[in-house]
Amino acid sequence: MGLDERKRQILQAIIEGYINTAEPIGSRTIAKNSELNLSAATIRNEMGDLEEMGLLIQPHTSAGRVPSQLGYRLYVDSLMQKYKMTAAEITRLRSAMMLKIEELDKTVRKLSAVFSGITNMPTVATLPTVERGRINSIKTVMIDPRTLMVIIAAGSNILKNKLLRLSSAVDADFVEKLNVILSENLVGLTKSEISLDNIMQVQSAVGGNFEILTAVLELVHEAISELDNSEVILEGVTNILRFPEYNDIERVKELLGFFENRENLGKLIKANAHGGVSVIIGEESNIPELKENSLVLSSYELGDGMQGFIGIIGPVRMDYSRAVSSLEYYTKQVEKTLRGKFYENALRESEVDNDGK
Amino acid sequence: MGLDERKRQILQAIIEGYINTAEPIGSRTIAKNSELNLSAATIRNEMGDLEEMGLLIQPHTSAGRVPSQLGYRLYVDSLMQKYKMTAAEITRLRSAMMLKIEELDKTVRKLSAVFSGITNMPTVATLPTVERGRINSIKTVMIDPRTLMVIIAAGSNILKNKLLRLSSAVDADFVEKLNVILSENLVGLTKSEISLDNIMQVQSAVGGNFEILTAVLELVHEAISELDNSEVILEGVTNILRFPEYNDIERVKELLGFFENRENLGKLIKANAHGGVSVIIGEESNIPELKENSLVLSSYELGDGMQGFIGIIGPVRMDYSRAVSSLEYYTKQVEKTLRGKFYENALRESEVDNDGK
DNA sequence: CGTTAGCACTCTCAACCGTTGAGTGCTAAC
DNA sequence: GTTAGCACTCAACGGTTGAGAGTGCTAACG
Repeated sequence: MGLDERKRQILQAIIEGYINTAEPIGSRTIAKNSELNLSAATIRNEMGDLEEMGLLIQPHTSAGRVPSQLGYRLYVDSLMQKYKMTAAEITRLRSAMMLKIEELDKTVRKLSAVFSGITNMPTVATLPTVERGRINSIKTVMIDPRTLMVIIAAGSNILKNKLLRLSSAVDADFVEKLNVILSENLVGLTKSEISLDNIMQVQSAVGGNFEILTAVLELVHEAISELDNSEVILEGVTNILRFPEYNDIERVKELLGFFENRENLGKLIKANAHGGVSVIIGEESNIPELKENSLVLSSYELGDGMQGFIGIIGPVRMDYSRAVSSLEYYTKQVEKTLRGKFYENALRESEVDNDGK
Repeated sequence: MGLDERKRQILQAIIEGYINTAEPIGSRTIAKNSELNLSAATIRNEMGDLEEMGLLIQPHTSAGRVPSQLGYRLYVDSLMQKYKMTAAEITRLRSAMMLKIEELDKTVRKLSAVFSGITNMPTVATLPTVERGRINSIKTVMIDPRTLMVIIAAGSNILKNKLLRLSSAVDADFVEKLNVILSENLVGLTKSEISLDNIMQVQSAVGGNFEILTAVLELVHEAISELDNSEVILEGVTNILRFPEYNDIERVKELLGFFENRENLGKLIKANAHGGVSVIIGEESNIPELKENSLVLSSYELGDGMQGFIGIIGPVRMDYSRAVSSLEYYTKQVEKTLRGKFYENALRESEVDNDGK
């Protein structure tokens, strides 16, 4: 009993119908609304076969059919047609992305919020790791004699700043000296290349005032580590309430509980991401709390090995076609934005770049 | 029919019982669990009186009594006893407040998250307005030849930074010159004192390169305005799911919908805040979406007229005693934190200051 | 005269039906 | 191979019923 063209068409119709209505689909519905001119009885026979093959499930005898996880998998892998974003959607997304330049974490947060607003789905994102990204610039600025700000730029547009309150005052000369030495010793290095050696070098170069120096270096280290720890950003969680599957408060609590611990999400992303867009359906994640939820995940690359992730989370019955297409398109836009091209355009308030696709 | 001591005691018992159990309280429950040695029948008579006075409501004939909004009001104003925070709570709060120094918005966000975590309630907060706060320092830093960061410090510890991508490169000399001029012309002023005059002065002082200068000044203006626009921060919203009154998804959606528009919240806060802690019960807010929710609000003062707000949102049946006390204590801590005392202690990793109370 | 025991009354809630309707699987005819 | 017809199943809906909680009222008590 193979999966001939007709079976595939029927399966697709059922899955898409179910995605749209959230109601089990019966044979009559398919008979009426599809191009195949078949009677309900014939469809029923085929549906029986599809169920035997494990692609459909019958919630109970007198209900229609619902896709199984296997069914969704097949749909995503080979049935699903690419959703074509409408001009309106593209416009909306592009104009929403005309952001001011900001530090990385704020930018990624806003980008996630924008995407969540457009897809009406909860969105996860991680900051790009800078494992192999080089420190472009490192600066210390005196806010007042007892407060310093350390600003680190890595890769392109990856910025991080930290504040430091000192227990004793410093002067401008000291800060300038510090800046020169920090630049000389740390700029051009990747995170992993910063070793105890460099640090000792800086210490001996500055000489004296160990207390402040130690604090500054600690902060630098912290900032660099944070650049790398790929903090997980979650936006638009309450969008899940739009889905009828979350009319049960317990399910909402379960999912929200899982979200509470961001590390879980981080692990999930790391475990499941590979190049391009991945779709993780229900139990495929091997996480009990997510067994009725799916994740569509995409990585964005900023060159130099810097990589982050963006994803959409929703019920297993989500519009995968739309999710995958939006995410693909969006990922490209994010790459451009974070690589800096975008900012300049935004600054000039001209049209967002048009060369894509 | 006045409100004698006995009636007050009964009312208090009913309200506190209801706050704890979320179930209407019957006469027998009060008769058993309170110190007044009265029979259920007597309590019933009193309850009848209290209902007539508009302080209690009977959901239906065979249910117990539930406080009316008026009842809660009376409770908050004159019945409620101050909740004494336990040593454990204080310790937890204090240790959670050992934050690193950061920009203001991040700090306030974290402080809100901490408080929300401790109270298990959604928390709102606004950044302090700097209407009358003076600009302490203003600096432009060159990240790379085409990227500038503008850092503004106002009041004590009120920091804001902005990034600017330039369409043409600048050099260190230009930046230095810019810094001197910005400092000379803007430091020491309050926001309202910055006029077109100052700006023109700066422009003519720098001379030439209008394009960059305009962009920088725009950014400065933006940063200062943002310092003043009292952005509303909302943390721990999903805590409302702990309350049985939000077992109805529709209510959750309604409240979340209201939260979506932060301006609403901002207006609400402005309209209802006065010195100290205010309690806004249900319909008192005059906002339809909040008619079944209450808000406990407190202002924190940073001196120089700088003022922000922190508040707790929850169902009308919330533990006002606890909310008010926690908020009072917390507000004091926040004031210390934002005034900077706290940071130094945190930096030294010594015990958080002990002189409070 | 305030307090209390007793009792009839009211109303919600949960459990327990039939009934209805959607959808199926099977059979027999085309 | 396809389809019409039909008996069957099962969730969902609505009405009924009984239990339980709590009340208000009345009459008795100290």
